[in-house]
Amino acid sequence: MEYMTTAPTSAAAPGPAGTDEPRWLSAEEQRVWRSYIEASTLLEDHLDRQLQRDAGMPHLYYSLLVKLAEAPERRLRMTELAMLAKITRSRLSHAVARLEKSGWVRRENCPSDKRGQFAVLTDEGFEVLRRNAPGHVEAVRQAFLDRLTPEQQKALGEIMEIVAEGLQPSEAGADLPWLR
Amino acid sequence: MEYMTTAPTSAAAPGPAGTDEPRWLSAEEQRVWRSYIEASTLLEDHLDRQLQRDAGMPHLYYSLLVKLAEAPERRLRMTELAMLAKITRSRLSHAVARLEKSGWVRRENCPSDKRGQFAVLTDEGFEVLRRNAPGHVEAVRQAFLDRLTPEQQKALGEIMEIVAEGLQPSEAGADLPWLR
DNA sequence: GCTTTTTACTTGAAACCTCAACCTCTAGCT
DNA sequence: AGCTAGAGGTTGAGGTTTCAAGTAAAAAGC
Repeated sequence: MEYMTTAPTSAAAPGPAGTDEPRWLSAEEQRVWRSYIEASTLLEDHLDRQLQRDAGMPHLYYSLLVKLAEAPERRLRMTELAMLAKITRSRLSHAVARLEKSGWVRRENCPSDKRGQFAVLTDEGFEVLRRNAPGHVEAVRQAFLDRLTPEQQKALGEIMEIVAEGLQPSEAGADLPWLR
Repeated sequence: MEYMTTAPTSAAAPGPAGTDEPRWLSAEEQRVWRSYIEASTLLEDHLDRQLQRDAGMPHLYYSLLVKLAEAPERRLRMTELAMLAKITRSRLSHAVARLEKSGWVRRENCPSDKRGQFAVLTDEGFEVLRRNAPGHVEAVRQAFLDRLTPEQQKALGEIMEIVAEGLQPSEAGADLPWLR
């Protein structure tokens, strides 16, 4: 049905043929995968629109500002920010360039490593966050959290943690020199 | 912690102040929301890369081909395809233009409605699908399904269905004239 | 029948993302 | 010290997405 996760033709019988037949998805597996993709598409779109309309930036950019706001001194090394946000350095570079143009972030050189750059949240950036946080939480609640029971929330959290774990660039994790 | 779903400053006490204080997320709610965003970001990226590398197109485009492959006659009206894929018509228009350029889809006029267009999967398009389906299922399994227990899969399916339901453009649903 | 409103779809520009190539600096050799 | 491999970050080109605006045909009003 979905995502060509079942045999392209309706040929292949379940039993493994001589050639090692791919492990196509069962009907239930497909249902799960399909709902996941649909919901995540819709949700991302929804929040992007909410924030674009209210705060003038896409969801990812907003989340970058948030991470800066939470960091000590409201500043983070580019690479660390990229890792926290789960995006590539390149994407972050472009994003910060835009946020800088909007006046919400400023770059600063790292004194201890001349290659390094800090992304620093400006006061203006913080203001944007303060103004939009209430609306955004409300959006997240009404589209997502408030629709789930506490048990469902708990289950989902565990599930997504497992998935994330499997996809991290292995990240031995401990070694982030900048964190003292 | 995440997504400015908690008070911007560490001010606000839990009790509702005189002005109706936003319902900030609790620690557990934040954990859930954060893992969801992280995992979904990583997963989307992962599959986009897998398909871009192997099939020469992003995940969404692949899924469009799949939906066409599953449709009767391997053809679908633009609007219906857009609804199935949960994307805007505009996005679909651009996407189909590209897929057409690659030779995987062809457009055809709808005889009964001169405004209408069909997107039709070409044989070439079907071939691409056949070649790449096994690799893609495997990717979906190893990044996602195979990491979850059957109970987790079931729970996730239910959860995502709830979320999706809340975000659909209400879609009374029954009325799709083209479906006879 | 004729106007008005909707529906179906496309378009172009601007924003965004990806990928590979690049530069600079650090750290680890020797 | 000098050399090299790798880390930190940016860049530009090309592909993708969004948003607002546009065309054309169908449906609904009158």
